[in-house]
Amino acid sequence: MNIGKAAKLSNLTVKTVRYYADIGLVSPVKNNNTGYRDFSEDDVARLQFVSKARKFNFSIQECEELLSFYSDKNRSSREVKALTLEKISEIDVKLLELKDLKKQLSFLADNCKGNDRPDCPILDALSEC
Amino acid sequence: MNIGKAAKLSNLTVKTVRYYADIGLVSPVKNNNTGYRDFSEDDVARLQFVSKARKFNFSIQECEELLSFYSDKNRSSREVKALTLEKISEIDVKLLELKDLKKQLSFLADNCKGNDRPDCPILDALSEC
DNA sequence: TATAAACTCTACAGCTAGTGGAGAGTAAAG
DNA sequence: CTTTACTCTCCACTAGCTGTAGAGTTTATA
Repeated sequence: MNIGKAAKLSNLTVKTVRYYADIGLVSPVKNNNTGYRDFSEDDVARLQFVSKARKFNFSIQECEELLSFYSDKNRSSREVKALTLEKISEIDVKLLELKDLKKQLSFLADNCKGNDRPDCPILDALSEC
Repeated sequence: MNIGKAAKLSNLTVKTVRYYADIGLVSPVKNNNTGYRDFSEDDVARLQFVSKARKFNFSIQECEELLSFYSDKNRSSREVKALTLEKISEIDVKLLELKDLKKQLSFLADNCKGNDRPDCPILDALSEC
């Protein structure tokens, strides 16, 4: 099938699918006359897989890893779980950072009157060393 | 002072300071003979300001905005507070997204045995449409 | 004083994960 | 037969830097 259909089926833009083909995540056959890419069912399955994995915050590189697990019917579930747990702990770190950030910014905002006067504890905090 | 000292005082790398100078966040005077940049106290203050604001998740563009507020002694605190509150709500959105992501990934990981067998509900979830 | 180490410069490429646009060719519908 | 929709390549751009090469400058040491 053409790229438009493959994109629609995998919930990606045509641009993105072309990009994924360029970096080798999928390898559609190229028509010698038209240059059009021809996507197989398997290509689409891989695109759908990546589409979903990206939504789960896996990087492209991790998607490649997961895809190789996916293709290998003899792989153990151990590695996949390890990668997932790693991703979860990354998310945990990010959550902590963001919570701390929010706390600090909220404290600053709470102490700023937000009126017409120039005095502003937010800028004070940013400028103090 | 030279870039190395300015970098140290503002807790940034030399590379980053040079980059900030390139994009106009600071404007150190250039020595005509050596080409060395000469940073004033004010330059360093601006660098420290940006360094801190970046840690608070403000984008470079927002840093520019904050810097212009910072330089303008007559500005009201209203705008600064507005920008900060906006940043906080951005963080809130991000927090929700990440929490949801974590929940989904945790669910998948919990259901994956992570052993030597090939069956893996994580890959199953990624491949199902 | 000579030399070595530490510092600085410019310029370019690369990173992530795509997105936007130009210009041209192809396919399908009216 | 023309219009519209689709596809192609290629290049540039996004954010916020970082890495590297090759060259010049300053400071410390032998």
